[in-house]
Amino acid sequence: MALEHAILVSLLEKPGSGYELARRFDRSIGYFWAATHQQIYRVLKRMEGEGWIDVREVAQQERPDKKEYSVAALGRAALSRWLHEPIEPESVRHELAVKIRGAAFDDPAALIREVERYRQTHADRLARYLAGERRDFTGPQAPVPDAPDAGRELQHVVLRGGIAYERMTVAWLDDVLATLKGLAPGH
Amino acid sequence: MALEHAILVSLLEKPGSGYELARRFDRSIGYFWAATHQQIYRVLKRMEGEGWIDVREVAQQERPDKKEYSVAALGRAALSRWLHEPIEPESVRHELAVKIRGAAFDDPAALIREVERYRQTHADRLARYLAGERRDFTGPQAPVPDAPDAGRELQHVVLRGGIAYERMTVAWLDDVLATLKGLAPGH
DNA sequence: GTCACCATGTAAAGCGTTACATGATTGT
DNA sequence: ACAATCATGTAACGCTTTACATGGTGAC
Repeated sequence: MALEHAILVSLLEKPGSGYELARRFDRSIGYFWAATHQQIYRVLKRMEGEGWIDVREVAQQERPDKKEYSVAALGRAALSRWLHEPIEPESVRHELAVKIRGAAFDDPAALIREVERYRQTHADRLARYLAGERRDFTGPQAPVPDAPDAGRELQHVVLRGGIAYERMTVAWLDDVLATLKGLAPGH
Repeated sequence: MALEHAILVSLLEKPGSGYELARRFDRSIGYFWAATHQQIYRVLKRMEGEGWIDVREVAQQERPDKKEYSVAALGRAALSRWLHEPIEPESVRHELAVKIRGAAFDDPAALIREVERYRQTHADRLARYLAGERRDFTGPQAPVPDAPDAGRELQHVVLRGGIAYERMTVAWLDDVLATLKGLAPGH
């Protein structure tokens, strides 16, 4: 249960509305923690009730008003507490792995197209991550080497993790395709 | 929603009781699809009601009786239907990535011990996978090259995926550790 | 005697997904 | 007209997690 903590991190990086958070969860933060706007609005309300975040009504021109949330002292404390808790091994859900083992009892060749499609989405994601890395993490580093920007370094190492994950996945899917094609010669 | 399909695959590989399934979900199948015994018992009941699986009461000596489940024709059909459905991109939950970005607003050095512990669990898992590969997938292959054992090949490619994942994770965690240590010189 | 293993469940609370709902503005 | 974007929600249902519950056997 850490959606609230992901929201705290995102609001510390930049305050914003529920809608803006929902869009961030379709992009940067969402690459390693998924959430829909319905979840976000529900959790924001609870966090506000618990005093973790402050709200400010912002009137906008030619757009609906929005509620801008920012992290309160209680929220910072909650985040700090959570950061010091031990990391539990996360539970895994690799649907494709289940399907591959299931294919032994069906037609393995029927999976080939699906795996190719799946491989494409991971290759696309890898390309997107690499473009983001070039955009945000090349060029001038922090000017003084003794005082690096911790946030930037940490965001970069998380992105490198995403890149390593996608590279590994694409390579494994090539292995899967070769295996499936080896079982069904003539395709 | 695919716990029922993971159970079907596991029961096709070998029929067994709810308890035995729960143990398999702590081992082989559980490496890519986690489930607790409470979930399993509930789903088994529903699957039995839908006619996907058959039950057989087995009396045992010096042990409680058990209910042995096996896949019925309706279950095989349901699995086949599911295998032909498109694979949806899975939603991700990388708690550690959230913590790393959160560490920018706290003490990054405090994460080092946790990441080291986390790295150890992944290194252990990698060692276990490699031992399993040596045990189950070396030595004589199927005697006739034209008739390979599809199930064995498919189980092996899934295991290779687990190995690739753990290797990648351990390497990334080394990167994370180097980054954290670089931010806090003198630790 | 206590712990681990075998074997099966119930109950409550919280979390996640899907569908529905509203209403303004901007672009084609 | 229609779709997309901005902005915020409610409702229903199902899944997951955690705790509780029972009862026998075998090993140390």
